[in-house]
Amino acid sequence: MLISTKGRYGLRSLADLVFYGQKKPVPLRVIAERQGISESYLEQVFALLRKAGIVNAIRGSYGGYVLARPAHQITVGEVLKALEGPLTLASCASGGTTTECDKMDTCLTISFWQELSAKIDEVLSSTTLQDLVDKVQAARKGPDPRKDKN
Amino acid sequence: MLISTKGRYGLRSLADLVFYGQKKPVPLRVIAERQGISESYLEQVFALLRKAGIVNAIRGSYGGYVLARPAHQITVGEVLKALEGPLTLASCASGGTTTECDKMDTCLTISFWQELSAKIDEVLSSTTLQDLVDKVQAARKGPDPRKDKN
DNA sequence: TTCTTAACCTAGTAAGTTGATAGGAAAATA
DNA sequence: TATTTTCCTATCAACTTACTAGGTTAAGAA
Repeated sequence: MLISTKGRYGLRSLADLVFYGQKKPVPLRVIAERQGISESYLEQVFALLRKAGIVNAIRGSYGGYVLARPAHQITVGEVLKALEGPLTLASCASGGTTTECDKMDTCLTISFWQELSAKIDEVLSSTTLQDLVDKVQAARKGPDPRKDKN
Repeated sequence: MLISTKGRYGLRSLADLVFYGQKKPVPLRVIAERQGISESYLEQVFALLRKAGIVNAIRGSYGGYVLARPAHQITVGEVLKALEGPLTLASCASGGTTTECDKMDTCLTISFWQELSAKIDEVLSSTTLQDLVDKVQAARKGPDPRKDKN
């Protein structure tokens, strides 16, 4: 499993926030229950999301979490980076950039890792939380009558 | 780091085998030294590669390892799968296929993980060991005089 | 003011993974 | 027989993961 529960829970919880949430703050208890995730573990996940400026927290009763920006301005890449750290494949190929390594000229795999990193980055930075929810809502309106090729 | 040293060392060692190797078996000691990797650790890596049918081993003096098939028939995906196990992102989205989960219908992230898995698979299964080496050898012949846009 | 809600913070922890090292057995060649 | 090299197993320290526990702080409600 390349992505840990931190990243998966976090992404699912944010999508949940977009899908079920209104403008009102949603307490973690609700999200945790709905998604079947330990509440206190989720607290730690949301602490990271808050520090990354992805959600805002409102304390006290009727408090909870809200997105810090509209859902279509928050990319999946941003979320995963906040929760999983930089998603590098090899130390010399981190998200499109090249870090120096003492074997650059003899390394036979650098360009492969770079190419793959770039492809992954492309998907991560072009998908927003809104996209995730839109896809589910489209599917909910009844399956497309055309041949299911996805 | 999404890929552990097992996968990275293994891929580099196989590329080394293609790049420097002739038809003659190459002992691990040579690869380990050339790539700066612990030899006994590399033994464990090659044990996995052998079990996966990627390399053949020849014991005794003048022994070593050779590729079990031509380099252009061995994909990077095959190698990484042998060393890292299945490269699933989430349990429900493993390499293009969909595993059942008890929240399929309410899960907001499945299709994203599937899309990403598919993109990764595309790169992994279309890149061979020969491709890795070709790219380095092309670069060795002097950089392309055209604008460097890669 | 007091109660309740919910974020916030820190520490601990069992289980698993990682990246090795060590020591030897078996096979093939010289 | 001696050497080379694969093969196999066990061990290990350090780290990560996925939690749980227990308490503090802030904000609204009674």
